[in-house]
Amino acid sequence: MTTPPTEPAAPGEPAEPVGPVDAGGPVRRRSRADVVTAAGRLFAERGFHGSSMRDLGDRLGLLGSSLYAHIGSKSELLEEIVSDGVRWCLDLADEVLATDDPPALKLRRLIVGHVELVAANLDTWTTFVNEYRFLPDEQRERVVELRDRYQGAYRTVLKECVAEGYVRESIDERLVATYLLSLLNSVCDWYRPDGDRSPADIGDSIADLVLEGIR
Amino acid sequence: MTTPPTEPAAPGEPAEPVGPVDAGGPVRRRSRADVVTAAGRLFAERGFHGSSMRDLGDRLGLLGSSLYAHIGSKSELLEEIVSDGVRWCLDLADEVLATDDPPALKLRRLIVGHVELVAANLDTWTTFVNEYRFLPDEQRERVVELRDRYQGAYRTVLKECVAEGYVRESIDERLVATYLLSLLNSVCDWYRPDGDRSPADIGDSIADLVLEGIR
DNA sequence: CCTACCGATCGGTAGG
DNA sequence: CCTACCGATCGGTAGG
Repeated sequence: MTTPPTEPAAPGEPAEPVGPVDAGGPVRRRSRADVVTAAGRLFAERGFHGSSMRDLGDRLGLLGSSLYAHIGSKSELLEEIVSDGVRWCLDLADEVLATDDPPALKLRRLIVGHVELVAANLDTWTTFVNEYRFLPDEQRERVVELRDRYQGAYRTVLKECVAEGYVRESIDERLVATYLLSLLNSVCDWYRPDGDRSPADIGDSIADLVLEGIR
Repeated sequence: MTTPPTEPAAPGEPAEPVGPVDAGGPVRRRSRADVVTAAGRLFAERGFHGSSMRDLGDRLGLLGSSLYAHIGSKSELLEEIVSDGVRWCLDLADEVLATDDPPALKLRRLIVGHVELVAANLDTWTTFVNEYRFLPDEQRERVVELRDRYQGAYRTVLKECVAEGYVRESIDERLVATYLLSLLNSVCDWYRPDGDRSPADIGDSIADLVLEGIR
């Protein structure tokens, strides 16, 4: 999976089917992407260390050992899921920072965009947030670095808000950015696609809260 | 461990020693509390499923199998750590709700009190937040119920703030309480005892942000 | 708290 | 993608 889905799973359905798992038709071969998607869901539910390759195979209707026809290792699956998450974040930041919208609007667009990403990719995000720390040292450090860069985008926009006089000068941009990202990442803990607030609503309410809070 | 420590680990030290692990004197027998404390730290670092009983034994200078002289099962350790966390929360809520402080002050006291609990018990809180979902169904549901009750305290105080006219009527107390608890629980992800902000500072800045944001 | 051990399960491979 | 399998490790127990 390389480009983020933009639609949340249809409400009412138990979950998006993870691949061609006898949904009526003949069972086709699984693709590598099917394996990564199923792994995202499994890791989100049971954690990386709580998921076995045999569990994952079960979800796809094949044996654990057969997964190695598609992938090199279990850790590679985690790496791919987590990389998707950070990349989508950075793409969002690039997109928003490239505009010349007023800074308060940029901040809002970052926030709303982030919530929409989380909502449309709940399994990826849950795995990203909870399990990235179990990556091998080198990859984990790279992820931390990219996440810091993403946080930097928030700090930059917050500074622009201060410079424009929209936000009070006494704020600590670093701390506010930390609060904001904590808020955004936690969305995957409680967001339900069948709830009565859309991702955009949620994003707006977070933006309202914070923009008022630091004015 | 039954009553929460109120002091964070001394800055500069690698970590509070988990028991009498040859710190100069003769190695005494470990207590059950030593085992629970060491488990809290290990689960916080590697996750519940990423920690083996042999790992835990190593930290205490004994064999994995010897731990069963102190405890009944691995899951029992997790249960005890998580129960500590929720209980401390509920005790805090009881204490604050019993006062007749103005509601905005009650909210601030809840927030500051929570951050102080997190900061003084980082390992317990990290394990609580990240690993409670791996408890057996029954215990997990009980924890969720108690956590909801704690969140109820925030909703109650928020309603009082609205009734007093301190907070605008248009807020959704449920959503604001969710945001607040997300913010509070995330403190254990980035708080460092040797940082330049005290737990009380952090709590105040969260209270400032939210109280301004919903005024 | 150790010795000695249990059956189950783990991630992964060779060969087809 | 399966068969058949590997060595390592898992949580836990009996007996002292």
